[in-house]
Amino acid sequence: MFDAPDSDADLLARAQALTGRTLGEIARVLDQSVPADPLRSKGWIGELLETALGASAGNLPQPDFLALGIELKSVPIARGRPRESTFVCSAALAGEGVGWAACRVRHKLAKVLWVPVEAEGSLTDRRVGAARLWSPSLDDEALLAADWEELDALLRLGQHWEIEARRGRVLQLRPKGADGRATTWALDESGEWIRAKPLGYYLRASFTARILEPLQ
DNA sequence: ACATGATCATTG
DNA sequence: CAATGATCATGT
Repeated sequence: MFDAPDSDADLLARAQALTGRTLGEIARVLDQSVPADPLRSKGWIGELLETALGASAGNLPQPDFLALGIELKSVPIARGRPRESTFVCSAALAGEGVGWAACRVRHKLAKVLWVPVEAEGSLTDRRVGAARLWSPSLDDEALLAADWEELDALLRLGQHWEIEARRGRVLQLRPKGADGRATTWALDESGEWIRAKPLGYYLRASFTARILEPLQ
């Protein structure tokens, strides 16, 4: 649709141009129609923003802005706070065992453009807020690393069934499947390969609220 | 099945 | 009403 942004500043300028616009306005410029059924259009806002900002990755396992190493995340905002957690990536149910420094969560979160979007009202009338380019602070990184190491250790021990969303202060594991029948490979406690429900890493809404707070 | 994009629906 | 567990769409 559009060329990829050629610098952080270029990307930020494009994002700023969207600030205050409604999704209906953006869709019209892109010659797209706004979905009639929000229930069946869960990823539409993120995809619209990708197109509007010149993201390139599509659904390939790459950063949205490959040349800049930047990931795009839209955040639904209600009453001034993120209403939902943020999906990061799927979890290997046998664990990665590579350490925080080399894990997929850290790579995903190295540099993120957060774009707040109103979470209430009709899709057409929701407004885009001021975007923010973020990388984890040392404190953020320490919290994320501690949670990830704990969760990955449990996965490697074959204790994935004990993992509930309550674990993790800022990073959690939750179901991530097409439906209740989806399965993936996992280890059990005796180290045997079994099928289990897929899980994904998510950032808690309380964490994204804190990292977006400097927006105020 | 798993990557991309997330929000929905039920529970406590 | 927030948090947890479940689900929806699309492309490879």
